[in-house]
Amino acid sequence: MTKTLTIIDIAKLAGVGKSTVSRVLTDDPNVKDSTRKKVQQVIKKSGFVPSKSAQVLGGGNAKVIGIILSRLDSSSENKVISGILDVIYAAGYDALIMEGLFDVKKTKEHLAVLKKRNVDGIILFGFTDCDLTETEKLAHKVVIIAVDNDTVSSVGYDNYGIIEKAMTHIQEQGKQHISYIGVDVKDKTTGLIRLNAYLDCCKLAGITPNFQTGLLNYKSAYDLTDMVLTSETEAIVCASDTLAMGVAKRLQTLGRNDILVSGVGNTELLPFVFPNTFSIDPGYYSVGKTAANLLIQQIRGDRTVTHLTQKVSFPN
Amino acid sequence: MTKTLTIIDIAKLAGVGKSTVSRVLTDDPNVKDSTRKKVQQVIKKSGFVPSKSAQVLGGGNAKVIGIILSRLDSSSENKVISGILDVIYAAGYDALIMEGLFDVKKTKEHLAVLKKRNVDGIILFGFTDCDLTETEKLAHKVVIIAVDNDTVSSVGYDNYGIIEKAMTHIQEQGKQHISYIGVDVKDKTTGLIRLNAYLDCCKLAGITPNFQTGLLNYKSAYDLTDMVLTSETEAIVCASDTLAMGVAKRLQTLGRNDILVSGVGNTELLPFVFPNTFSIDPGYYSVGKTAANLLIQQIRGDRTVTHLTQKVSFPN
DNA sequence: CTGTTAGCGCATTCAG
DNA sequence: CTGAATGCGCTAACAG
Repeated sequence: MTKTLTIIDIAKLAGVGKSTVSRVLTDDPNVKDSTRKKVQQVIKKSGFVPSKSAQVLGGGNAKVIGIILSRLDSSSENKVISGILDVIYAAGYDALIMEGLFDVKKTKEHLAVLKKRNVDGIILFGFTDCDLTETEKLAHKVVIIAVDNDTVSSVGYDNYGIIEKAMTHIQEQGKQHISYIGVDVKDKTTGLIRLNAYLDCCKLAGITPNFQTGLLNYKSAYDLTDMVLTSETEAIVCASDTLAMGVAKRLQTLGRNDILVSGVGNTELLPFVFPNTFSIDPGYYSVGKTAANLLIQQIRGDRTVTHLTQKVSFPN
Repeated sequence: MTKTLTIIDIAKLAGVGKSTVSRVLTDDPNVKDSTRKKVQQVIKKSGFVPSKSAQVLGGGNAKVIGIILSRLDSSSENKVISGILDVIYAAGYDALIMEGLFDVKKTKEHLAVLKKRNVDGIILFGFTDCDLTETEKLAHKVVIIAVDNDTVSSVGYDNYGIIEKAMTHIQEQGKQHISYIGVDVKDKTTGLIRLNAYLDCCKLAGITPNFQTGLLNYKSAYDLTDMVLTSETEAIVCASDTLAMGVAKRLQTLGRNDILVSGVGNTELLPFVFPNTFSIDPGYYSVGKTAANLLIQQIRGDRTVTHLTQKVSFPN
């Protein structure tokens, strides 16, 4: 265990004062180029790595962004995270990722931990019943994804527009008998808003609504399919790709391959497995980038609480 | 911006010395119960949160474990991570997660960052060409997943046993004409070892091998399917569920629904979409838990460099 | 059991 | 441009 080096060690090795070393570490311009070079040499040769904790304590900032997501194995959240990571790494931040599992209490604990660690900012994936009061104190250090709130910045999906787009696309193909499979309306965004979008589109187009809502898994969608199916059905719009997968499977089993199925999420697998499907991209990756950029701007004070909605992109 | 509180503040509020506060923070038993209660009261009321950086610098440990994975959107890695998180959270650690993207340079950078942050330990998801020399210096603070190495602990999958199990299961059903779709043997574990397992099983059972290797995506598997298909083919073993998905799709298109397809990963979606398939579970979640436990034991000095292999569990 | 005293490793004034 | 001094918030001996 080679004793851990400090700036003092490399200051001696480089024949300079410790503050000069600190300066090159912080990219302070007030250092003669030759001196800087020399110090950097020593740092590299000695394999010295400054202690982040000391830097933070000394006055610098942690350069850490905490991310509280719902589930690591959610493909949509994964895409968002990728966007976030791309942005924050580029800006020199690291990510402290925590899994909230849709649990209010656990999420609250995570927030406390992040606070204790002096993170520079927090990105929180909202969920139904998510308690945001805790975050309000952190004000400009937080960005919420997928849930609106007045006091904290947020980046949301255009839940309404997503379904609207799917409906439009289907109607453009001359189809009029369009059913819908969604999730429980207790879920405001994926549930209620998307269902309302479907209903509004129906009214506007003179379509008689035919829908069911259930859980967010393909089994549920599979089971609900028959309930929205008539001999005339030409298409079924689903609130997510997972649901679309279940619906398409059921239709395949029934031999109703004529029915067009749409999902949300832009999962590659869906159209690969089931030809007569398409998926709307809510722009997950973009949401991640947007959220991260927003947060960084807020941290720097360049921007205050803002609410953004991601534009819907059409399937590839 | 209410000025950030310190232990001194709450020491005054509680009418005790700062070290007493520190003691209750560190669960030091040498504090009178009444005093402890009082201090805890004040801490709660004031909403005080101790600075992790200061704690680390002061001598405590960071209680952070760095995790460098390949891709956040890999479902197998996700399962492993879940296992890791369950264990380390329970042990009071937090996770600093980074994405290596199979890039040696990026991975090296991540390692440097983790070092700088004084993490207590690191879990690294190995990949082909992964350079482990950097990690060797960290010795007992590292656990590698999926790649063997003498100087650093590792937890690996039983790549050989996984395929062996699939082959056995298929043969037990009386099938003799078994083909194989895998990935390039440049990938030691998923590629070479699994292919060798297939070949060995064939030799043992007197089966004439019929295989192809390609990329790790369903399109590749889809395209390769025809090349291992004969009129007699009864089953196709695949090196992963992704490949199995491609193969099963191709077979469906060809109307060869009689052929049994096996994958690796225990993805729920596979058997849901394609009935005549099954999947071997390499024990991802368990690997995560094992790796995390191993690392924590090493951190505490309870254990030294160890190499473990996950036992294969049969599909649900 | 509890208060006092040192640092931990670094950033940041403030003088030179 | 650079070195010396001060303090960040906390833990860990050290005395009482």
